[in-house]
Amino acid sequence: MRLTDYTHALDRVLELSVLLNEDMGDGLAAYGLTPSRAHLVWDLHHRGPRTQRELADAVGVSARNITGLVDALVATGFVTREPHPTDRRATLVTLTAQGTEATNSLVREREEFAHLLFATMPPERLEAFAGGLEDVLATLKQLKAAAQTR
Amino acid sequence: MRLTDYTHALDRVLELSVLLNEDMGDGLAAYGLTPSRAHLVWDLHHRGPRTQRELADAVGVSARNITGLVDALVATGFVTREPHPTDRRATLVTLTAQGTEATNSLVREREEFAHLLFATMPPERLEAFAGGLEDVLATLKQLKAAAQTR
DNA sequence: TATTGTTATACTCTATAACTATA
DNA sequence: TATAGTTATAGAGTATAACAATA
Repeated sequence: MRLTDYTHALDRVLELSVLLNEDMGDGLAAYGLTPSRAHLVWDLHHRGPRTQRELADAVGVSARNITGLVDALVATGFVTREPHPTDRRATLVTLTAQGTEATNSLVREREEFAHLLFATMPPERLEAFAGGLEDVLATLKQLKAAAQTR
Repeated sequence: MRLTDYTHALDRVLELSVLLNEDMGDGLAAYGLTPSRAHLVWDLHHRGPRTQRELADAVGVSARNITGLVDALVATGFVTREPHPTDRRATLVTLTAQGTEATNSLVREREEFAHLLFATMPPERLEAFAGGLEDVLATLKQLKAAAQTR
């Protein structure tokens, strides 16, 4: 019966993943952000102004796509395109005040959400869950690395 | 420091979610399936031939979208459209042999993947992880239900 | 020559609205 | 009148390829 236990656990993780994604998506939509655009804004918030090339690499998406995402974020007031100080080919994508405020709110909301989600669990229970989570993540990354080599 | 613990746990869950989705997507792509199309095929596998209306409700997507997804699945040989025996407005979407084979392979792969992911964990560790997972899922569903009422 | 970002083109998933054929 | 599915239209995310300006 081990096999079905494992499969059941995986199904539960996937179910959680779906529910969380829905929740995140709804939260972002309330700010007028899509998941992809939020990903960009998030990167800018943590690392400061970046060229589109850098954003493409950070987000793992084509340069063409970054053009579109930045267009949309400029149109909705989250970022601006500034000239790069030394490289005239490049543009620096920079958060506006609105973009910074939105990100700060998102950070706060994420903390509140995490609190709602975990604060009712007994500490040892959370501890055990978090530990298992680290195990699973480590195993998964190992599997991915092995698959890459193959 | 509780707050950052909670946030850290949430971040880890989200990280796991992203990695698993990548993995699933890659696996499906190997069969020529996208996540949305696989969702349809999955439903057909578990519940048998269905009308497009039923599929739309099951998958939670517009009727228009089902037309497109079924078109694509017909074109790639996973399903066929059959006349409904009693309602001439409706069509019954039915898995082909290829569709059934693909689904059986996916079921097997999912089991193998779950085994790879969890079999290296000590049983008590997995037990604790699965227990915590149930807690989190229950809390999340409760939160969603409360948000719906509001 | 190589790189940055854009335009051109195309595919997938998603939605609403209008319309056809049937209940 | 209501329902099943299609066509029409639109927007978001994704990709590759060709091209301009600049390194």
